[in-house]
Amino acid sequence: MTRKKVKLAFITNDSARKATFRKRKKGLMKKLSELSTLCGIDICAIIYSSYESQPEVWPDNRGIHRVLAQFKGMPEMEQSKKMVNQESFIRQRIAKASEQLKKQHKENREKQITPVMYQCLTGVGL
Amino acid sequence: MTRKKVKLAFITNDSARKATFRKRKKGLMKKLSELSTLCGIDICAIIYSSYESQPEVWPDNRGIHRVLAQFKGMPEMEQSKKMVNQESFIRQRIAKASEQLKKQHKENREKQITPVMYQCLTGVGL
DNA sequence: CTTGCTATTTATAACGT
DNA sequence: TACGTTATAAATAGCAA
Repeated sequence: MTRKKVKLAFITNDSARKATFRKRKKGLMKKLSELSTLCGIDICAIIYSSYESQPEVWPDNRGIHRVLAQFKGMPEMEQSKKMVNQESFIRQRIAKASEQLKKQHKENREKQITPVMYQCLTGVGL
Repeated sequence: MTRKKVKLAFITNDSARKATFRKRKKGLMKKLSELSTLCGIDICAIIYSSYESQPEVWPDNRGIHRVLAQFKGMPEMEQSKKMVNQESFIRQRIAKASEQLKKQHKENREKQITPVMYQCLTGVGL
């Protein structure tokens, strides 16, 4: 059997590219999960491909909702509660602006960078 | 030599955990790069750990700046230019709110989810 | 197009320095 | 504590159905 050594370049064959995408995406998700568990850290990953109309994210919805529920149900002092509320308020503003950005971007599909990526970038001061 | 089969749980030993983090982060970055190149897609990943004061991102600064420069230098009609400008404006608002959120979060370190993650989540409508 | 199967390549845990 | 080595575990390219 012939088993090539992975030519690190864009796969021009459509079906082969998609197959590789599905396999490697699965592997990547597993790696993300393992790193997060083993080292106890927060990771966020977003994949924006033409294979899915919506960006694919990690953690998945279930994981995200679990974290959010935990956050909401967390016992807290008044002060921290206040801080949480302020954070919620700011998050709402971000979400609102994100909606606008997403809407705006609908007319602008051919651009090579997505609103989601913009948020990631601006989120870390880039 | 004894080579364990990876116990998928938090590594309690500090130095061992950090060593694993460094190795696996390197591997993860490589996987991200390969998937992006092979399949021609946009990926964004953010790692928020206690090992670095700033979140670590992929692509790195060089890659991000290259993409942004490409975006800025892109020839465009008036209408798309206008849309870009509007996007820039919204992005500024997001960045500004992000700063506030980050500042607010400084007093709230023990929470299990970070401002950056919040942005990622709200960015995809979660 | 998707799933299962291995031959190979790649990642990495445990050590040694 | 960080870096190099190597045995073993894990990921995956190419095929078959």
